[in-house]
Amino acid sequence: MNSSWRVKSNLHHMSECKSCKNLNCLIKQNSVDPNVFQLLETKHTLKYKKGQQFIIEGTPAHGLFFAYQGKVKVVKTGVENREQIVRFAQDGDVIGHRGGFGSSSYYSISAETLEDSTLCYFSKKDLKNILLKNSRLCFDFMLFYADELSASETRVRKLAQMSVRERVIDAVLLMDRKFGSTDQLLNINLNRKDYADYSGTTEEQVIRVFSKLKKEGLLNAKGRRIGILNPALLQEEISKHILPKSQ
Amino acid sequence: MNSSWRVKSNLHHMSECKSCKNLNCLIKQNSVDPNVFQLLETKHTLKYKKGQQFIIEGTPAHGLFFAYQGKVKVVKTGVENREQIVRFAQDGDVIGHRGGFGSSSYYSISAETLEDSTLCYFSKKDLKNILLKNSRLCFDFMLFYADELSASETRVRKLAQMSVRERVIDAVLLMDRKFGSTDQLLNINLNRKDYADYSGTTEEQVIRVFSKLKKEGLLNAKGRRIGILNPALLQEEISKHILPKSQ
DNA sequence: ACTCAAACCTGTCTTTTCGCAGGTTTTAAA
DNA sequence: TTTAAAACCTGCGAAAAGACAGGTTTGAGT
Repeated sequence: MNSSWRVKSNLHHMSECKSCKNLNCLIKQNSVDPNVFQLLETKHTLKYKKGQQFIIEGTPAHGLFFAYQGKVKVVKTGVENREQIVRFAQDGDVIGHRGGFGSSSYYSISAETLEDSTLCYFSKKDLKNILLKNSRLCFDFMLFYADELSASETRVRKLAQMSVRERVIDAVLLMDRKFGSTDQLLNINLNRKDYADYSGTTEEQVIRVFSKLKKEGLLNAKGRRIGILNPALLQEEISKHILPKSQ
Repeated sequence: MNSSWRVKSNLHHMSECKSCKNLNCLIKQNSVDPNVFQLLETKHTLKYKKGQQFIIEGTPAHGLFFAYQGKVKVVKTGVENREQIVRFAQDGDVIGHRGGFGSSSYYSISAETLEDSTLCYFSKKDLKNILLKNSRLCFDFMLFYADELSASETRVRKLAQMSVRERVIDAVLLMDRKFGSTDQLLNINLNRKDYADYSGTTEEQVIRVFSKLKKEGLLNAKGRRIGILNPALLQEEISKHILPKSQ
């Protein structure tokens, strides 16, 4: 069963949801409902080490993951050794897409941990059951996917219309929004290839943009430690692509 | 109320759903349910002429549209006079995204008819009501958005990794799949700018790719009438980007 | 059938992005 | 602390994509 250790959920794990700090988690938000509480018995908890791939694109989908604690990249496999990072997930986020449901579905993405992470897991059968019994939870899932869709379409536009430099800046600013910074250093450890795979360019281009930004005093990049020195100026540079009300 | 004529639904329109041929329509599929049947009373039917913009990005979302009959492009406004076509809709398709729900939401896209079209419309309030009462319909909506998300993420990858020529070929093949062809001519009337706005490039590039494909005997393009002469060869050319099980 | 604006097309030049090659630095494990 | 692999960096030439200018064709409305 991979090289992770898997723990069958029990009453202890049910109470984990009660004490869970991920208020943005869809399950957590609805866990007061007795029907949903019933679902929690079917939850599994899994731990993965940094760099482990726990969803593989194209394989039969058996269930849905939630990040309990950790950081994850979600990627679509591309041509040659290229891949496209479609988004990042952390505490509370859903991972696995449609993978959870449908009849004969396959995972449309791969997912890999960026650091040691703990994930919650529900089988598609259990989750479908509870969603059909609880329309509020189902509605929340629908809203979640609708919002993700909107975000993804914004990304389509940005990839099509922004220059390489702009896309890299956009990526760095996203990391700050999503994972935050401490002492002007991003709380996430990505290599240049990861930034490239997210921005839709090559490692070399990312390096070039980082170097230039460093010279301009906008970025602080010592090896893998990236720090944003002037978020306002960076934001300003890509502002023409950021429309109000649409991210 | 725009420059369209709007018709308050009545029993006649309710029966329209019964006789509607759009079997892929989410409402149609669930219209046997008495709760959903109740919703149909709140439906409006709207007719728009070719080229009319009926959803404007950034304005307050009041409801959700379904294409009853016609063709629509869904776009995200970009910088300068550029826009990004994120997808096309036709009979049975949902238009308006999350626009239908949520509390203080705004349309994240614009939508414009590509030919004279008839649309069905539901207010967000009515739709939310019925979705919370009918978990099966809600579940179907969720699946729909999950699938759209998966498709959108595939598009992210393609825009990031394909060349201009490949993206244009991909667009032409999509038109064939989505709208079909008769006598080797696509059943959709797009100008070169539209192809560019979908493929993430410029009008000139599209024209150049079309010219080249014409010389190679792969495409038939007389003005706006586009015909695919050798779908197999075109498909073959982009096949390395098309992974099994993930579109 | 006529007219004119919109759409289409092509050549040329500029800019951007990429790929490769070969180096240096960082990092993590022994 | 040593060491080796991974990651990072830079220069250079090639290729791809884009911008602009000006000409031709198409097609919708009269």
